Amino acid sequence: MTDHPATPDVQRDEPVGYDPAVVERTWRDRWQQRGTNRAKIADATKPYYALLMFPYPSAEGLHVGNLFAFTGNDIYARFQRLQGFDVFEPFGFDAFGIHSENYALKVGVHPTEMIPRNVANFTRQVQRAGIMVDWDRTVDTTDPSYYKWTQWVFLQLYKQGLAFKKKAAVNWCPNDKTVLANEQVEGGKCERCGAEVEQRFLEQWFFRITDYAERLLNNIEGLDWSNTTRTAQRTWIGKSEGAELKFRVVNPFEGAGSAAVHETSETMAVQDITVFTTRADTIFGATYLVLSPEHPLLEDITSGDQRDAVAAYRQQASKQDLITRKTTKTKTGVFTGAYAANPATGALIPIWTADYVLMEYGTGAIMAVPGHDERDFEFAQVFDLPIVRVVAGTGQDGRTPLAEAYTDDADARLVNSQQFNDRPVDEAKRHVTAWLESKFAGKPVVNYRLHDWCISRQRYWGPPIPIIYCDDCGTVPVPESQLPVLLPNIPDFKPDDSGISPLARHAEWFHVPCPTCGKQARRETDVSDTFLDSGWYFLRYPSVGRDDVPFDRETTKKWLPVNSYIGGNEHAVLHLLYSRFLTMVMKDAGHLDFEEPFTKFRAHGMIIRDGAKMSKSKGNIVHPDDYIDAWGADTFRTYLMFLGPFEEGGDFRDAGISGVKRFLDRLWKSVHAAAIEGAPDAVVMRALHATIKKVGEDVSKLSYNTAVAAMMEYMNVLRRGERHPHRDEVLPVVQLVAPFAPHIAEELWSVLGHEQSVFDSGWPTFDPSLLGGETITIAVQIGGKTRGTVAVAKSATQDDVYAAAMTDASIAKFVTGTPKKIVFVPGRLLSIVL
RNA sequence: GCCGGGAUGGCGGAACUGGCAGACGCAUCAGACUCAAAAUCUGACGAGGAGCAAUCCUCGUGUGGGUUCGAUUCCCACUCUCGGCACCA
Repeated sequence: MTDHPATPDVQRDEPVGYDPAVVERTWRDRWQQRGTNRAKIADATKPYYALLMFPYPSAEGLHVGNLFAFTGNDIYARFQRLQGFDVFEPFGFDAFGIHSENYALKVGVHPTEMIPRNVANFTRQVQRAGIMVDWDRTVDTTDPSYYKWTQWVFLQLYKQGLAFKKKAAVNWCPNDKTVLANEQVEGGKCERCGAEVEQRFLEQWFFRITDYAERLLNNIEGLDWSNTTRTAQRTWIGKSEGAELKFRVVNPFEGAGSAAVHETSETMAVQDITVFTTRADTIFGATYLVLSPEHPLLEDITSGDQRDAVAAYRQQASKQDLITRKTTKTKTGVFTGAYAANPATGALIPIWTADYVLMEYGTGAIMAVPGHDERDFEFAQVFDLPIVRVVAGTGQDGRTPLAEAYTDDADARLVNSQQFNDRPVDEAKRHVTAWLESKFAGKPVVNYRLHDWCISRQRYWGPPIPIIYCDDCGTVPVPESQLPVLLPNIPDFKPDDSGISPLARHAEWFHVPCPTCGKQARRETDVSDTFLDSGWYFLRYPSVGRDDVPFDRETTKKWLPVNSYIGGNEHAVLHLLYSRFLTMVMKDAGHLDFEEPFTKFRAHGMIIRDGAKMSKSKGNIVHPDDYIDAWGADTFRTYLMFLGPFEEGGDFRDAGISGVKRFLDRLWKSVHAAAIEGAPDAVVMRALHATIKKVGEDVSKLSYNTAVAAMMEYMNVLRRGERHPHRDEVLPVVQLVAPFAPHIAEELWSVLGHEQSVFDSGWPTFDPSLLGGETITIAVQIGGKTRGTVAVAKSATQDDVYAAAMTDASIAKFVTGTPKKIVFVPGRLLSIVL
């Protein structure tokens, strides 16, 4: 390979050597000088917003999975540009968060030093990969000019009553003396030190996303998103329709005269326990109640002799970390000594407490129907509680014994349920609920699995929550004019055992005059969740540079909602849901005209290595720099896309990369050797038009691997028999390949005599009349087996094809009698049934 | 446990709406060029069998059934695998 720069001479027969390093450097510089990649934010006539999930800039730099995603988005964006759109493909950095902070702690470098370094390195790598980024409009979540507006977003929610404070459990590592995210807990132990994790209750800020549950759920249907992502969102929201039922707490020994009992009944007012159930129909089988150990009524109802046992159990439950509690299925629990009346039967049933009932779902209390719920059945067996059958399937009746919980509800009818006997389950649910409602003992209720979004982090590396606490004025939001609340640059950012943020140790920052009364007050010392940073960044991109507003009204109207969003499936639930929620809130506050931010979303697959996720500890990380050094960015990009379906990802191996390089080499040679004189070959032109059609269709549906294959196939036709291609036969291929291999495409486009960028040249069109020839090949099946093909005219009828088939001895010999039936699929096949 | 994907040559993968399975690429083998090698170009390449040969036959898309003139594609029952959720009442 020659090392001199490409100064092509179209007249020469000798192809000039293709040196990717030179070509790519040349065009990187030229794009920069000419502003080729700058988006026409203000005067676009056909705006197209091609968004990519912005990455976390890790210290290791870009990994091959990042590049796979970026390239896939870049191809789509460049394709849209070739289609004539004014494309905006921005890039940014999600640089706040626990991930960065932990890494900084580990290597002993302050995040304010580390992050800019990582950002610079990422930027270099992304530029080198030839991504069509408008570098004038980047976002860095750790930049005060960005997080000023993240804090503003918080204030908008606060204003609307959607931000509130409450106590909530967090994972606490007693050794590291820090709050842990759920992902940092492995099997009940701290992932770093291995200590047993406990739960602690802290006052935290929440966003009322549950108010939007129904809207978030209903809108899913209208989104152009892949089904898996939509299903994941629906599951996460987890709507379930059921009923809340009331059970009156009753003291069975009331009036028995014992002093102890008398004392209890005096302190105990009339109380109801409300439970949530999706199976109101089974109420006749409810043989006990269970309260979560955190249930507020638990202490009130517990009888004197059970107090110690219940207290001990609550203590034990609180010691457990949040994860283990939910994953250990062994049933434990304690009797409270209290009883409640079943509103359907009037029977007194015992009230227990057990950790299999979670305070955060429903009402924190359940009616247990061991006959028809697996968990209740298990619990009833452990503690020897009565099990009653109230539902029977086909061939069963009220006396059929229960060896396990019977949970089928499709072909089942009620039994042992008085006036509701023999009703199908579905119908009974409604009737029983209505009946209980008439007795003031219940009502239909919808419940969601979705919880309010806890945004407090007792950490350093995030935007401070813009709230001030004043002894006189209470909770005071920081006035918008005083934003941003700057994150102070403190050296000791390690969390300690106080359970509060490191910021609390800095009095000079922590003490602040109250914005309302001016007296000394205290800042909120928690920072906000990284998901808040990333929950609105797509609104910022087009308005980057504006310091007076988070997003400009007119600009936003022009560019949003996002036309196409590409990102990883790991964010299919939380990030997308939070972004949707914040967009809805902004719309309700009058800041936006739309409520769904991402019209179209597609998740790319994950690139793994040797069947495992790439990680430093496994030593299987692929560094794109090495491959770009060896093969060039164009080859590497195209190779990544050729590896397999973009939406599936796959195992990275470099075995086939030489094939892609050969393809680009051949394209290079063909363009340089292309003849201007004479006419293009008709057969080749037919193949060309078919290729233009296929590549366009494939790229639109992100089927990049087959698009590359189609272009390779065409190159084989073009060069068959070492023929010299005509200029008209290769010119459109340069445009087709441009989204995949932008540098070489620009170079070849200029070799072909063009001044402007290939990306402003438009997408080639195909002539449908050229797609097929006059003759077509039709397969002939006899007795269901393919026995050969015949070449016939395009317009051939069944009889023509049959006649043609019979003239071919190798086919005709299989026709041993009179055909019983003949199936003819025009243009495809003829099937003769004997 | 529940909800989704997926399984096709030595390997990655392709196949429209049920219509010639294995496109494209890698690897391998053979040939051309070369003193030689690399690069490049040409050809072969699912398995088994028949034939001197051109060629022909049988089997073949995870397993077992089914629908159909015809199934990688649709239906039923499984196996394995990847991902998500998971004591959610």
